[in-house]
Amino acid sequence: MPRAEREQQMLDAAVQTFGQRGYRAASMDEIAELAGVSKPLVYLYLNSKEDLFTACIRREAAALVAAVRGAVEPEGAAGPGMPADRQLWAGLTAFFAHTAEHPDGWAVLHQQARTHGEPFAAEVAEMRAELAAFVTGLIGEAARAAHQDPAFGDRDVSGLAQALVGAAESLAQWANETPGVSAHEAAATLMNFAWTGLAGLMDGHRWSPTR
Amino acid sequence: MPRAEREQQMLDAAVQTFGQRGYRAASMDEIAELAGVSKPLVYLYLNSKEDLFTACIRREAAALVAAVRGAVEPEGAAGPGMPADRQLWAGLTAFFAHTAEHPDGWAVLHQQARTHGEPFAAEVAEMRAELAAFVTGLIGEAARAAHQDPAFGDRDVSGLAQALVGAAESLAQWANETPGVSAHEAAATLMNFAWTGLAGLMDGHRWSPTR
Amino acid sequence: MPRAEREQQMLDAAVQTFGQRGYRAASMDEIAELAGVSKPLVYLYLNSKEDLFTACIRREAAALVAAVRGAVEPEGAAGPGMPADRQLWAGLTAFFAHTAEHPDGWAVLHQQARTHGEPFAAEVAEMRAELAAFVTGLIGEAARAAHQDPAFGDRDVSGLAQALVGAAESLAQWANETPGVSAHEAAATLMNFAWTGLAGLMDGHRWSPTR
Amino acid sequence: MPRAEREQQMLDAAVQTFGQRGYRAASMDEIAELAGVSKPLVYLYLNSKEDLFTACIRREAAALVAAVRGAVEPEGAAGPGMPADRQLWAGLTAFFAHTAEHPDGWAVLHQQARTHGEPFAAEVAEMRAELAAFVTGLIGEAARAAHQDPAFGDRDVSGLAQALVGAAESLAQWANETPGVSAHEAAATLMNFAWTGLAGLMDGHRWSPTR
DNA sequence: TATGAATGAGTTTTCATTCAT
DNA sequence: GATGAATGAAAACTCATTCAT
Repeated sequence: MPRAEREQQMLDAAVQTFGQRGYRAASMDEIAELAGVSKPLVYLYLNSKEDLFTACIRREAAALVAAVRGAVEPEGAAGPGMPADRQLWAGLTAFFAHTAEHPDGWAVLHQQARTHGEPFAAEVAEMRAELAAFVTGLIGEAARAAHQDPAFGDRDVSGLAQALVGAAESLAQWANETPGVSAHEAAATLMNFAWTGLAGLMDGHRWSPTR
Repeated sequence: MPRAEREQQMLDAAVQTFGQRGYRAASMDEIAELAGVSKPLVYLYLNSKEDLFTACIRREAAALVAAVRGAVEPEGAAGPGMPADRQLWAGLTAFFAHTAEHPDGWAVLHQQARTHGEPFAAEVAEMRAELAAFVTGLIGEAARAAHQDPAFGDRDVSGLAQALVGAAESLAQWANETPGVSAHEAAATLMNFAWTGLAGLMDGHRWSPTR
Repeated sequence: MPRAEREQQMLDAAVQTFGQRGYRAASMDEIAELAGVSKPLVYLYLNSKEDLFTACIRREAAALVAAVRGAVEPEGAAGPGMPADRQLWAGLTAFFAHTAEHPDGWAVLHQQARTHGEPFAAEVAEMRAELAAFVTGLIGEAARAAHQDPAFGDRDVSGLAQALVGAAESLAQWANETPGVSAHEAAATLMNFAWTGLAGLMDGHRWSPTR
Repeated sequence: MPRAEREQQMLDAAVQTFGQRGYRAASMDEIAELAGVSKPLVYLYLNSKEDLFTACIRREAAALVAAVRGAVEPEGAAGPGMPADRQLWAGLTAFFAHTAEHPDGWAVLHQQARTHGEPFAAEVAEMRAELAAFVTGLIGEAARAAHQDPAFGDRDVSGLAQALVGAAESLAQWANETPGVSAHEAAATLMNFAWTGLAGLMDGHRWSPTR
């Protein structure tokens, strides 16, 4: 069996094990057995537990980002030409669909990687930044399209993106746990929650504690 | 030294260690040393690592909920009389202030407890449900105050609450990590993001993919 | 509460715990709790786990020996005047009755003390020797009463006594475990098994492999 | 070194350690060192202290039973044709010889296994039952060969077998501890003690307390 | 007389990792 | 390319024992 294929088998097993047990509780023994190979082979191909986990994070992050990107920019099509809200909608739908289809991968990214300190948190922070940048771009684009509000700075946008990504993550978890909640529904909930608010913001509606 | 005091010392040390290292990576040896006692004493007072972690979760959850509640319902005052948005604002400000002041406790609740399976996830889910119910109540109250939209069901509200809590959690993390972001600012960002959107929703503004 | 009484309480608790859990598995914590006193008091009165166990062995051994002796030599009565078989019968009945009434004490003597090496094995060996000597005496008396067989030496008698005591111990265990077997029945079984054989031996019936 | 051989080394070391120290007092560290391997290897091959002890019991029990059986039923030979007393004699001789040659194994079976509760006691009870059944068979056979006494029921036979096995165990201990006592002598002592008595019983000689 | 508070030393068990083949 | 054999290091947990009061 070619090396590349064996490696994918191992990563599959690792993602499943890490996702379900957690980084520390997952043992290399279990992963090797699930992958159907001997432990030394895992080390030969992937060096160490840390490297293996990192490889899992990278693969899953890339897959998730690709799924979102692919939905927003359909190859050769009018993707970029779509209005910002439709692009956001497409991205969110893809996001929720992907996380629902790959729960172990999502658990690795969302729960395990962020929980186990530095080598890993950075890895997933990068992906998160990528998604946040994408959202930021859309919001910025929309803001530009509307009559730009000069009091609306970069940090505001950044905070809003954080909020949106956090809301999306929370809803992904909720959708995975609550039976009968589809990716479609989750995306719609979030669009309703976020887009009308954002649109209002851009129209100058601002909430302030003093009034 | 009396038992109750020693126990608090141990919990302090445990929260710090669990928050920084994670549940599995934290060793009882380290916790005991940080608390300035011997390991057997930790076991004598708190039984097991699992029980110790549970005790941490409970204490931190109770403290966080108390902080939020205390801000929303100032003793003897006009608390309940305040409009919903002011109540939400007060609660969020307290939430962000508390998480900023107790980063390890927040890490225990937000990252560690949810990552390590059943005895613990349930514990924190209870707290989350409590906060979500509080938010749901406010949204519902506001919706009732506005002209009720009959197409706006329980599940919608539940989804919105999930989104809001997730956004808050994400912003708490962001505020903790980004220097110079105050609790005030995080709360304002979230109010802007959420409240204008919610208000719009209740006025019948709905986003839909088909248009 | 006077010291002597407290000590008996502790020994009661210790015998029960040692008998049921074994010497190593029994913890001083458990014994102290069962006795209703604090651990330091146990140490104050009985010094150490080893001393406590030794005290248990001594007390139980003395009680067992006293029960047997008391049955064989009824105070002031015709005890010594009884024929050897009646004396043996009386002793065995008392032995089985006592072990049935004090299963934990018997477990301490028969199972635990012999299993845990030198300080203790010697203690119980002494008691066993005392009982064996008693039996040996009876057999010897009977042999003398019969026409002495000069080929019947001390070692033979000693071996027979060992066999008899072993048989008694085994039957005690059997009687304790098998419902419905009374001390009476166990004693009768052993008398049948042993006495007819011994009587035959003394009449010169000898078994030999060559014929 | 192949696994099977290493396992035997470990069992050898374990039997010796358990036999001399007792189950609880024996530490896995000591066993591993005596076996000349590292502790993890002991766990890899034998799972746990409990499993290791069980494996010891099984191996020693099987060896003892095989030794006795092998002596009573010499392959292809007139074994079954021998009279009951000769068969018993052969079995006892083999029993005493085996226990004398494997004192640690015998200690494991006779002292340790019975003292440490349920997973183990059952294991050794099975072996004991096997030996008792063997003895019971011989006695029954002999009884049938003689003029059957109808008042001689199953429970009587069972009690006699218990007594005989107990006597044998006690003599084995005695022979192991007393210098100069051979297996031959121990077997002869027991045959004298038991067989003449049993023979007498079958001839209707019965001992009764009332006369 | 009696105890709440405290610990040093040791237990079983697990795991990431590496040779020799 | 692949594995059976093996281990150093560390984890959670327990226990007999002692002070200070």
